Amino acid sequence: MSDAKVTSLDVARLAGVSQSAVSRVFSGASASQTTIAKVRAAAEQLGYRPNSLARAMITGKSRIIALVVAYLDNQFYPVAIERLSQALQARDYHILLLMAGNSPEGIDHVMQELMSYQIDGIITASVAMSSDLTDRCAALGIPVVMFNRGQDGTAHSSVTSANVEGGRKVAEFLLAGGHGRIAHIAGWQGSSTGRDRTRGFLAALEEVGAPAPQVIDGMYTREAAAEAARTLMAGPTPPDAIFVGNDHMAFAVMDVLRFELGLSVPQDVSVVGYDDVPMAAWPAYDLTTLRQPLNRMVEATVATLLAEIDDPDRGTEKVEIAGPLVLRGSARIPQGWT
Amino acid sequence: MSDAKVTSLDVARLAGVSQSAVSRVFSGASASQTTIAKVRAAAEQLGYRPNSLARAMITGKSRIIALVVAYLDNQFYPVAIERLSQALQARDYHILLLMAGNSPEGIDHVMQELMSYQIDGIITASVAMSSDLTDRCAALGIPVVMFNRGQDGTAHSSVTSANVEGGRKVAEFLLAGGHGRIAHIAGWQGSSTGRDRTRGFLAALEEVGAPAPQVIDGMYTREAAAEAARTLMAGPTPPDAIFVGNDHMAFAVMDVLRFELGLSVPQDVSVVGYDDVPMAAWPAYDLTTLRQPLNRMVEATVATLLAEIDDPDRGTEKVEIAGPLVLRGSARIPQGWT
DNA sequence: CTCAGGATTGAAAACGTATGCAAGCCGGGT
DNA sequence: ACCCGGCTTGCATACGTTTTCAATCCTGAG
Repeated sequence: MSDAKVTSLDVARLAGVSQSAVSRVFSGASASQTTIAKVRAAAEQLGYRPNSLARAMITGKSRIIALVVAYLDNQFYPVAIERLSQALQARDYHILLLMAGNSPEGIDHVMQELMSYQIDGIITASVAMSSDLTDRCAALGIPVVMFNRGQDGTAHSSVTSANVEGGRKVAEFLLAGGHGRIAHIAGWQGSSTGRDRTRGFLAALEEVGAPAPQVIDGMYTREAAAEAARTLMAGPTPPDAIFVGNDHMAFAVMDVLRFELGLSVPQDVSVVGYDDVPMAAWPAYDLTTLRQPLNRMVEATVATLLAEIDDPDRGTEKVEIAGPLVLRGSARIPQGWT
Repeated sequence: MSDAKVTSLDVARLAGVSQSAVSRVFSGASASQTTIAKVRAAAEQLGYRPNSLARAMITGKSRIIALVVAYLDNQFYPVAIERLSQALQARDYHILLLMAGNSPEGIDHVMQELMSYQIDGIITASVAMSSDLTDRCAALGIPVVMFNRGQDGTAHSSVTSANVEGGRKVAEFLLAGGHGRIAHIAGWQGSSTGRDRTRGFLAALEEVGAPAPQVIDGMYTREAAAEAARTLMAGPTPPDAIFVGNDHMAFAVMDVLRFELGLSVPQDVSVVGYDDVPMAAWPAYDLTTLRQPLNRMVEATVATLLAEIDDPDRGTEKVEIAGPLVLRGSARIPQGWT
């Protein structure tokens, strides 16, 4: 049946038509029913598939989009990747995966490499791009959508949840629960996501005249968050509620409270997270958390990206999607809350 | 500086040399010091990068390898992807990510698409390929390495941990712990990995004349594993130890034991997992488990794949790497075990 | 029967690079 | 002085496709 490489020319010869005819059949251009039939039959017999690289070179569109992700420890990102991948595959796009790692300049290097593959677009998940790289993408006309992170100076589109509002919701919830000593282990303050959640949270507390909570940056890592929890609880007035900047850190905080300090959650301390990763629903944590509407964020991300690919002059877009607070067992639930 | 598309011809003109010279400089072929300098300078000024697609088309090597993965719920795979990605990036390869999903034939379709990108190799993580696809890869000379899963009939390389031996170790450990009613929630018996672990486990029990344990297939999912745990514990002789086919299921089993049935681990039931994902070390689970040596498995995977790419006639290889049993708090530890 | 008009078709150029080949250059040995 | 050999270099071709353009076919109206 199928030997090594079979080209459109081989198919053309077997079908008794020109190579152009074969191309037209497979690229959807017009052709008569008879030639379509002949070409299809010959292609089937030879096991022919059009070479995407050659096609990409001539059309300028590779149908490849680059997905740049910083780390996968936080369960939020594997799940997001899974959804993004499915959504893009369904639209006949393919994903070039790139781990940004922790090297701040290494990413620029690899991104440059990526550019040479004529990718049609870029999705960054929790990764900041150097402004140098940003300019480069703009110059080459490559659309970029930042998933779950904004970046102020740049002209890129972004899709996030309504983080400021989310922070507010958590504050209101904890206040309604009658918590008097509220603390905050923040998401990395170098990220817009972390800053926005913190800002909304603090603003809501301030508006009702609540005392300003103690805030420690958890850097989005288990280690920093655990250390922050220890510091908070060892202080003169240990908190009775902690808002943690994402679920990943919240699990670490709960582990410290329960297994190092022997405290009960939520009897001694209420803990609220952010994201609602699948693990938050596991009974071992049963974490009350503000849900990031992943499916809608993913849909918005691919919709925005593909729209920009189809129409380069479309302009960018900053999408914010609000999510609900999911009430579970890790935080005291105020009277009357559903 | 850099405008839209800059080709080797542009660089050649600016440098006052031929296009071939530019190509030679960037492809590492020989050239005089003076031309190298001129070309480098011109390229720098224009912001030139060789077009990988064009290069791939002529050389036949795209420096892209496809990574096919079934699901990312199990933390083992995100971590594996991270490592694989880093290892391949370090060798200047790029990763085309493909989620196999649950559609058994959908994967074949997408794989066919992938082939058209002239990928240099394929890594499958816990995914079985149809024999049709297998043949196709062989015919096209595309090396395939199966990560964490074998497949008997095929001529592909595979890298797994020593699953039979691992199953034995767990059995010996539970026996030494004095457990009398041992049960097994198996990894999916449709996978070599699941079958091997089960086989080693049962063989070790049988050799010492222990009663044959009750075995239920956990299908590698939380739901099936949880249901299996309920079934086992509701039976006439509930087990005092359960070997679970991987950590991902073991967490679900522990959740059922503790939060549905109110049992203590390991006082009432010992639980042992397989994989040693990062979460197994979290105090909320503190899971005793047989470690799959991820780093070495990843190294072996890329080494095998790249070797087959460099030398197509190299033949395939089945690598098995043994891992230790990691003693933690979820299972009773026999006297004298370290 | 003739002819206009649209639908099909094939030839050829283009995409951006690598590489075989022949010509040019240079140095050293006789 | 001459020639032989090796190192560089440019020319031209190839990779497999899409797409323009002109030529050809067919159909139906006059």
